[in-house]
Amino acid sequence: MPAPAVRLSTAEARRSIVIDSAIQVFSLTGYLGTPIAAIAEHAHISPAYVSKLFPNKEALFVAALDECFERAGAALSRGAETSVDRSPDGILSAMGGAYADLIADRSLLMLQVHAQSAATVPEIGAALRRGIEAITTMVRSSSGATDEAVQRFVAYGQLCHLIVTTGLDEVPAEWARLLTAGIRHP
Amino acid sequence: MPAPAVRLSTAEARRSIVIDSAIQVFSLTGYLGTPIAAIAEHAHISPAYVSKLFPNKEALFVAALDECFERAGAALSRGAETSVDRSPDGILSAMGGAYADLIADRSLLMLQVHAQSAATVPEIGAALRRGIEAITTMVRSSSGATDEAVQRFVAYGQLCHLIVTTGLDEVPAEWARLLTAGIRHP
DNA sequence: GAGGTGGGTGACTGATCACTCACTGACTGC
DNA sequence: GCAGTCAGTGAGTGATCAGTCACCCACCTC
Repeated sequence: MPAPAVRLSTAEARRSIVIDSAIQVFSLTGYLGTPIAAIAEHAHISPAYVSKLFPNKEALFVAALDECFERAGAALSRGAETSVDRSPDGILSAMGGAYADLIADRSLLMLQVHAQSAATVPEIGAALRRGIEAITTMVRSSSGATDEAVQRFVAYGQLCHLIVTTGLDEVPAEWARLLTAGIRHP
Repeated sequence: MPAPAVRLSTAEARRSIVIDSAIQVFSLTGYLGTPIAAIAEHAHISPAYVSKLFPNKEALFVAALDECFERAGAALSRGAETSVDRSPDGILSAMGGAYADLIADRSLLMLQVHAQSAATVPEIGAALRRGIEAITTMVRSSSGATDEAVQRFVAYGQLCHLIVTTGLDEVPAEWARLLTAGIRHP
């Protein structure tokens, strides 16, 4: 195989490329369902080098999950800042819109679902709690909404996860429309 | 190994025993994370016989998931029937209580989360949609509540899933209490 | 241009697991 | 009491996969 004489990058740059690939591939096939080789292929490097960049598969998944929450938090924060309506409900609504835009490609959201399923792996469960904590406290402080409103915001976010994982937005039946009504999704 | 001279059962009876075991074991370790052998051990039969009773692992998981929705539907239905307050909100509340009792052991709920993660397997996705359809239509017709109220009921149910999968009910921090406030869980 | 550093890989290994198959032994109808 | 049926199993098999190790070569420094 003739190596295409690609310039070598730094390990740090490779790491973030691999994390990007990990988000995309893990989100499609889940933690146990994706071989390291699939992520390596997506990142155009060898599986051996992925194993060199991350101590094990678990650490790679956690890194991807952390990055996923990082991006979600940034999007929500941006939504809150650019909201025209400065009332708590207005800000919450703007955050919801920003979140909807962010998860248009569904991978951030799917990764969270897969993380829930793999939460019995201690490190993954801990990363998940970290991420939810960051989102929750951020939503509360940025919006100034009541605890009940923040809880509702998160609850409808979870409903959104259900809709996307089951593809309910493409089911034309009445019961499906009942569940998807008013939920912003791509 | 001296066979303990156990009376043979019918394949039909074995099947439902295995489905019981499958619910319990799959709910702990997920679809890809549980070997058939673990379910067989729980059911006190050989892995080979599990493979004889079900065409493949996927079919076994789907059978467990169907049973899980069956039980959830029955519990909700019972809750609706025995509600003292006959207003839609009262019935919804009674259903919520019945559901909370049912999922005290968490396996039905966890299985649903694992199913969401494995929903890209066509048969599993289909079973999940079937189950959600049954629950949704049942909740709507039994309670007589508005579409918005039913949607809210499902959304907070999903929040409950998040709480249980991440063990948020045992996190003493303020952000965690914000999310768990008022949610009935065991 | 010699030598060192570090990005990157091929080839392997040991373990796990879904599924199969040939078989045993318990029950049943005659 | 014999023949057929069906519950149930042990011992495989082939495939997949996480992680390792010895190694190669691009680039930098002096």
